[in-house]
Amino acid sequence: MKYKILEKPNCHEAYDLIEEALRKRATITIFACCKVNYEGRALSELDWGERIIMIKPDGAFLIHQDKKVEPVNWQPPKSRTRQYIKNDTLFLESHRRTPKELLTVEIKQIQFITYANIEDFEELEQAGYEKDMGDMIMEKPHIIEEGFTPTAREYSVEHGFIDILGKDTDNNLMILELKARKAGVNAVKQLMRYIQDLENTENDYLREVEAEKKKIRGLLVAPSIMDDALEMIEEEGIEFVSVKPPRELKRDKKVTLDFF
Amino acid sequence: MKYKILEKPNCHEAYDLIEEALRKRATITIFACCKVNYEGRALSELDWGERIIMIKPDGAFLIHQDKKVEPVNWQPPKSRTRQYIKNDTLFLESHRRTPKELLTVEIKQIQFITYANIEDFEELEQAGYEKDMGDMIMEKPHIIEEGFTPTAREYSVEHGFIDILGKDTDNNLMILELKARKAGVNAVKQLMRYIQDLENTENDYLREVEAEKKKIRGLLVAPSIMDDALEMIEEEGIEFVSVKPPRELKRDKKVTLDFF
DNA sequence: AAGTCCATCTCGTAT
DNA sequence: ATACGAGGTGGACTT
Repeated sequence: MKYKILEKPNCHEAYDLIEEALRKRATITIFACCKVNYEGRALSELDWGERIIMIKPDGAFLIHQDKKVEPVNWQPPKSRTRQYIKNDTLFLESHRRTPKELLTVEIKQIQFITYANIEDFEELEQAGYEKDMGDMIMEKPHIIEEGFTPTAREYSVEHGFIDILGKDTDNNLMILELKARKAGVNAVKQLMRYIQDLENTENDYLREVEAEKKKIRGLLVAPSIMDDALEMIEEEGIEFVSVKPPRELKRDKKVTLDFF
Repeated sequence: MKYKILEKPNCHEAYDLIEEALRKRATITIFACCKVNYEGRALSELDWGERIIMIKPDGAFLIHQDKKVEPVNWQPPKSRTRQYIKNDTLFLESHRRTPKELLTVEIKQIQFITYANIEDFEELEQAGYEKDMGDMIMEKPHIIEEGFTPTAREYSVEHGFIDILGKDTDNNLMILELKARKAGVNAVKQLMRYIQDLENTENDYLREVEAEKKKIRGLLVAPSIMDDALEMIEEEGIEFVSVKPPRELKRDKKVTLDFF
């Protein structure tokens, strides 16, 4: 990591360093008293105060106050940063094309600026949410019940996508709605809409199902369920299956495979 | 802004500086090669790479890669930061109680650490989104149409909240669904659900409306509308009214008032 | 503490 | 480019 630090620069020194950093596609941090205006999807103004400004090589532009996780103002990747000096004051601008958005930072007093060429080639490995549950169920359908056979994933219907479609040992159609966290009434309502959508659909397989007098089974799959949602599924003849999202990173999985 | 910068510290020097910064409730930034593990609502792992770690006095803990607006890992305000050294390596931990979440950062090589006591007493003034539209319409109902009278805001129904409820000069019931941005089919569907909800509701006013053979008018209020949504409202007998969210900050409003 | 909903949501992905 | 939905959504507000 190559870096440079400049303390208490005047606006011209700061300008030169920022120019150099932008040219080198480095990540810049500026600790300064500033005033911020944003105009674009909304309109905002932030009066004078000390903040941390971060400009990343992908064009992302963040202004952080000394609280919260989220920046108080920002501009997304691919935004264009430019700077200029007017009346001995440094201005930073970050500009986005579509939608048109402009962030303007007026900088009164800089405590210090740093820039660094960050080397990072890793991406986050993550587990524990809906997609992982779906992957796991497609790989090990018996988690749902013995003999369950998935036939489609992300199956498009009127009101959205059915997470997993399949059939049981008696060839009944099964609709699975997955939730990575505790399921509420909204999840049940969503599942009911999907069931209705399927019932209203003209479809060869469904006609076959109907001809054979098979059922359509709705299954809510989640680690747990709220009381009101449980009441509702009992009323509606829907089933609940408790499945926890897998707590296993792909990296770990590979290790397991290598082990054999 | 009081600040301190420490370049290329060993892990003990870094430990001492961070301890000092935490005690002084300063905002810390660390430029270092690190490895990150998170376990809580999900599970994640980020292998060795250079990142910027930011710890704020409110307990927020951010790890930024050199791209994206969002941190790759984080912990929300009120999280507790602690550090320790094991095998000559510095570890940072950020811990949250409810839900239980733990972020662990193993730090290999620190380029530099800074801490600063940031003074910022300003809050963001913002305008241009849904709430502002609602405020504006409640204040100046004629924006919707001449004679429109709002009767309720955030009116609770089965599927959510009706943004604004009111009546026209003929005492017809009006349901307004507001969108601060271009309205799509989802907005139309939402409005249709609300209309159905109201039709299904037992309500004195509604019975009165019915007795007088009044209509229920659904209005989609947004700056603009997508083509498919426009088709749908024509089919469904819903109306579209073009209203832009107000581009006026409270500060500006005050200035205008002082002006007179 | 838990639920609800907006957001300059961001970000990925499919069309 | 646009549309669509998930997210460790975050954050403000209500109950």
